[in-house]
Amino acid sequence: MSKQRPTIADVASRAGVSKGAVSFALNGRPGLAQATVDKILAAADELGWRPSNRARSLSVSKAFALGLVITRDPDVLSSDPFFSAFIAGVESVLSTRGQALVLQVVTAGEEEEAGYRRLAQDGRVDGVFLSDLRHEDPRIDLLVELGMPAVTLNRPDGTSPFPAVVLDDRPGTRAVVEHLVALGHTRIAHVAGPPAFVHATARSTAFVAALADAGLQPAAIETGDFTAAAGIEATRRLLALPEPPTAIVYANDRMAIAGLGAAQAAGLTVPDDLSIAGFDDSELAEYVHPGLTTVRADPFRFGEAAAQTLNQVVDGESDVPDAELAPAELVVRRSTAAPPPA
Amino acid sequence: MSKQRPTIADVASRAGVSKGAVSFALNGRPGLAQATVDKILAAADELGWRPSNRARSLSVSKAFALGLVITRDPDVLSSDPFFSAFIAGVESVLSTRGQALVLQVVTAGEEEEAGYRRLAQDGRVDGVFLSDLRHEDPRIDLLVELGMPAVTLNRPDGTSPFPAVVLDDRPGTRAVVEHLVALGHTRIAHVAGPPAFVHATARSTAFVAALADAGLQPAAIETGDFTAAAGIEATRRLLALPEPPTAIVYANDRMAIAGLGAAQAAGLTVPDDLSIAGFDDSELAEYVHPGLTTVRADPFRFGEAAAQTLNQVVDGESDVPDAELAPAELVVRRSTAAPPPA
DNA sequence: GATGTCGTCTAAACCGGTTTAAAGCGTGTC
DNA sequence: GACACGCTTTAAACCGGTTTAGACGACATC
Repeated sequence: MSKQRPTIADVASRAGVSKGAVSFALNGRPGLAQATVDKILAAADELGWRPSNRARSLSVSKAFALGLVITRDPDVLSSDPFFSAFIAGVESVLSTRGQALVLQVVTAGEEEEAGYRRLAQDGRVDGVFLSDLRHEDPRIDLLVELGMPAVTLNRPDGTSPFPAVVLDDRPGTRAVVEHLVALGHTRIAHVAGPPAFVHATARSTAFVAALADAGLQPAAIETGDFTAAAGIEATRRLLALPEPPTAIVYANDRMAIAGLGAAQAAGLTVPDDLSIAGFDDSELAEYVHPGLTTVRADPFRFGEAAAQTLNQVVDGESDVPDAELAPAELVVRRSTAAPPPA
Repeated sequence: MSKQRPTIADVASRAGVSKGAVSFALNGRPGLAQATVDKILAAADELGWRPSNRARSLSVSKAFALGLVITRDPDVLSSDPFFSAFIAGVESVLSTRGQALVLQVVTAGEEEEAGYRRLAQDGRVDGVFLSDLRHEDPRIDLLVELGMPAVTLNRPDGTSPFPAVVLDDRPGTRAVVEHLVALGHTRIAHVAGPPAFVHATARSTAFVAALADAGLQPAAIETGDFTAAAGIEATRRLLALPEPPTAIVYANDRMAIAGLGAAQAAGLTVPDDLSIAGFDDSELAEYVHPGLTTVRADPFRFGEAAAQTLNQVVDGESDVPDAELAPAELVVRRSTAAPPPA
């Protein structure tokens, strides 16, 4: 009994045909008599033949894999909770197509570009997901230069040859603001993400716009970098204002949960003295005390849609349309309530 | 100007030698005159030649990639905070060797085995990391059957042909207990992880042993599944005991932070009424209120060591020794203090 | 009967490397 | 001058698929 796995040549000799015929049959190409096709498929089946990725990769010049580059700033793995589920969604698509997901973690800066270059030059992947989009994102031109197919997670601000998978953050942000306004808040502050990121500014402009629609102005806007440490700092600054806000809307849950801790450490009771809202609906949001009012997206679906869209591009379809997902929705928990009486 | 990247044949013709000679030179194999080697390397350099992974994969039957299968129970991505840094550590090694990391997310159960099978049969990877080791872990035999090299993250309980990368949790757990005992606690409870996991039971037996050394018995032991929801549930049960504990040691930070919320929701003040300790030193641990006393490991180093060790196995070295990392150490924050006066 | 056409199938080249058997060559020995 | 020997190099096979040019036979057409 041969331990080696059967090759296409084994199938050919068992079916009594040539290698070429086998290849045709297995790829469902026309030009073979039906009887021959059946015979070949039967032989392949009996032998338990499975295609060799490596050989296929070489001859068709494809990797049968997609790539995700994660930029790891000193200690931030992007928006953590997001990625776990996103990757699971991607995987759910790839596994049905025999593709693999290649992950690359790079530190921010120079190395980032090198990361994409490596992925491309090594021919590891057929396309990449572009996450944490930045304004005037240099990676778009880089990928064009490298001839690497891609999809952007959310819509870039400049022109882009790649389809975008978009999950509109704005309705969720708007809903948070409306919720707070309805509770009676008038001094609402925002802790934004780094302005370099498209989704960070999208959330903060939506915040400002929603407030304006209610005839209000932001009590203050602080900027953080999505880390817990930044959430603490920003919160302290807000609470130290002469007229501190009665509600704070954070651009992500991590900063919000840290902000919650900072407010409590400052002796405030949430939500009685201060309302707090996050964004992401990460696992802990539900379980901290008080439960965090936040905005829930569906990262798994996001991953699915991104993988499907990227594969369309990789498969050479032209004019692949953007994929739109259901917008993020408000989840009201205990961290928001009416403002304290003046 | 040819857009195609140069192949080994281009290098050969430019250097005026045969393909074989080029291959020898590039791989630093003996049997070529030094002058020839220099000539070839110069030619390769001028042409900007880079080896084709695909061709190399086919001819040497290696994937030049390592794999990580993450089992995703309904909603738990293993011990989240751990993986981000672990992967970064792995990557730091792989990037220097031109290897890639293939990630596969599977749902628990049947699909898990299929995940490893796919990785092996598709020839995607040369070895895998075995994480979240379970007692009598069936994956060890599976990998042996598949002939797939591996390293286990921490030591399995049965015999294993694979080297282990170990980061001893016990000293950290012991330190937590000693810390609480020194503060004066005598009724200390534990929220353990699922007993199926080796590291979960390692932590709980270390907990019991450390207590015993102090002449104490556990006030109670609850079992959770590492999720925040489980942390809440276990905490509620502990607080509902006729004689509730004055301190709770959790098997991970996620359960601890959720437990902290539960205790606060129950009207307790931490640490005055109840001390709480976690395990992992995840980012949020420092920033919740009060800051969480916990145990810090170094997942980045863990990833590095795991990658190095796995590569030794993949490279065919025999008797690769286990890699031992510095044990996890206690980080004392505000969530632990002397017990309330009886 | 010669020619053309269609449908089916094969042989061989190709993807870009690695590896093996053997050839070429200069030198030393007798 | 013939021979063996070691060092260097090459030609060709190989990894396992895909793809192209063309062979072959059956059949229709004139």
